[in-house]
Amino acid sequence: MMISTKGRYALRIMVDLALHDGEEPVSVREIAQRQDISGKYMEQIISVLTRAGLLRSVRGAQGGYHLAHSPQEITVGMILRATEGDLAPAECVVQGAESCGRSGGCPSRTVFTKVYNAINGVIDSMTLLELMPEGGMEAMCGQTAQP
Amino acid sequence: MMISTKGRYALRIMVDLALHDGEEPVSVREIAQRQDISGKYMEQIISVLTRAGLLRSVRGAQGGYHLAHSPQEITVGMILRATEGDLAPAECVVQGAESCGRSGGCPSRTVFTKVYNAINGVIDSMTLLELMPEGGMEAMCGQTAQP
DNA sequence: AATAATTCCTACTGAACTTGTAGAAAATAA
DNA sequence: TTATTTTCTACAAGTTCAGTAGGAATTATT
Repeated sequence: MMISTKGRYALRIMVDLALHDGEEPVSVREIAQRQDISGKYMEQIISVLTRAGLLRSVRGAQGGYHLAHSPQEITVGMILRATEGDLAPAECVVQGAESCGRSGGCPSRTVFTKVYNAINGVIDSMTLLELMPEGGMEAMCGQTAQP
Repeated sequence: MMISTKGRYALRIMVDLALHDGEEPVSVREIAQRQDISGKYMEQIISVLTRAGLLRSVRGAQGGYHLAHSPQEITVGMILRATEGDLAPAECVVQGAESCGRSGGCPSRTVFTKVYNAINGVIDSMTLLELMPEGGMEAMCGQTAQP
């Protein structure tokens, strides 16, 4: 019941890029150094974010990535859903009744649906803009993988 | 980001036992048959619930389990926390600031804390009583493991 | 006293997921 | 042409999940 490093890294990557919004495209190497994340691993996460339409890439030398939309248009929900998949506590919530034996009376389903709605309410109402620290990157948390 | 079968089974087990509250102790075999869950696996889950003080056991022949408290005293949070551990989306939320580099300014932490509080708000406000179907066990959902 | 039913405890296992490494092809600025 | 950069794919060690398995301890029943 945890958000994996994939999703946590994705948030940090997006915040990093938000802080360099409007500038030259930022390379994987730069972000990896600033955030102290394995560059090769980051590459894969960034590629997911790009395919999800949250980032735009510039190929070739001096290339890199930048946000596809402004920070206030990108929600935490978009980022986490792209990397983690739907944040549903159980299959039956997102798949609907047919994955369940009896839809109406399932007691667990009501719990899971409530949890699901609560989570989505939070992550869909927060944008990247709200996550950006005023003081720049120095104020950002470590958030490296647990040993 | 899913609640595992352990937690989902635990909910079903507790509801099953709630529906037989006040009767003779119910054996693992009975519950396993009714819920179509591997008896041996259920044994382990029940043992966790017992050690957590949610169930009381009666050993020996004709023994079994019954609720340690009335259904309205047992919350969904107690059950899920016993089986799944704390439902925190990231370490830093439950461990506090020291697991994080810079506590105050961490942008992800504010997200995770909000998600954490939202989840706990739901599961701590629902009791086992609310999960009990009126129509008895027939109305219960399958909720078996996904293939 | 013997037996059957039951909880209790511990170890093992295959499959999937997580968290990366690694290498090479394609694109592009200098 | 070369160095830089994205893009794609495969592999791998470690951990977690979802059970299986077997036997010891306890107790009601006969």
